Amino acid sequence: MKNYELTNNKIIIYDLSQFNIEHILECGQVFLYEKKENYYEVLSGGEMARIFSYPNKVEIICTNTKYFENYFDLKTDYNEIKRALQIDETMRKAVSYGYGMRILRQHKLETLIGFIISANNNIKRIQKTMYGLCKEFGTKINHNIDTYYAFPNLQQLSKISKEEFLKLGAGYRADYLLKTIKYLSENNVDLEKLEELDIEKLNIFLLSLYGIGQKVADCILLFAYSKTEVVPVDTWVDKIYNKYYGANKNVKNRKQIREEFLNYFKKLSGYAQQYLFYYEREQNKVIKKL
DNA sequence: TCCCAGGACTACT
DNA sequence: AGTAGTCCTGGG
Repeated sequence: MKNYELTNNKIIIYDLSQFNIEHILECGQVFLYEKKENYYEVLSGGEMARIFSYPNKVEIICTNTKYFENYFDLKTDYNEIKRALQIDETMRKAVSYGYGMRILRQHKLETLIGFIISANNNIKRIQKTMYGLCKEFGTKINHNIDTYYAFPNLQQLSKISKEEFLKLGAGYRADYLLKTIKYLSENNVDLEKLEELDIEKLNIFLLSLYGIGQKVADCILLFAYSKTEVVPVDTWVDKIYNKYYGANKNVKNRKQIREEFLNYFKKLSGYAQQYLFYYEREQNKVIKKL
């Protein structure tokens, strides 16, 4: 039996052991999504999808099935990845907990802007700013599913003033956004085309942009450029390393932690990091509630 | 009130 | 090369 199939306007997923929309969207890799009454809604690259979960299948009603087949990376077999990752007790727990998680293949510009805004920020506020950009500066799209606003393209972004970014809650990141958007737009940078570059070159380019440090660069590499061996080290991954993997090791800074994870999980480091991140953060939420 | 919430930049040593 | 101080802002 097939894991999933595409029809005209929807994708039907049968193998729920490697697709859980809550795990996918709530694991911290994406901002343009909303939890509705009985479905999740996702915006990406001018397209829109609504994901309905049922006991034995998931239906994705969307504006473009091919786009979302790629977005959700449906051709990749996660059962294989999960098997290979369960090399210690912590990973077994993390994978078991977030069994339906997948690393998305997101729109490059949206991801870049989103993670610049994410610096020292929380998800709720990042989403407020991102959706505000859509509503106020994006193209209105009338589709028979519904009407919605796409995330603004580079040209639309380049017309936004500092005051407007501030009004949307970007705070001190408004200057980062202005400078980086100005650079990309004036130099006609096509972020999609940069996919051909190798990790090192792409990393150097991203770090050269204002408002992008190593952690944000890693997020863009992993979530938009599908460089799945990359490990973004934020405060959570820092904690995770020291809690589960750092015993008797004299590793303190994040660059070293990044290398330690890469040495340990090899090509699957990015996936490992995401299962661990999601697991630890959700455990922490549970603890806080008690 | 203080201090964080999924960091980056600048200005130092 | 490595590290402290500063940067919006809403919520506990």
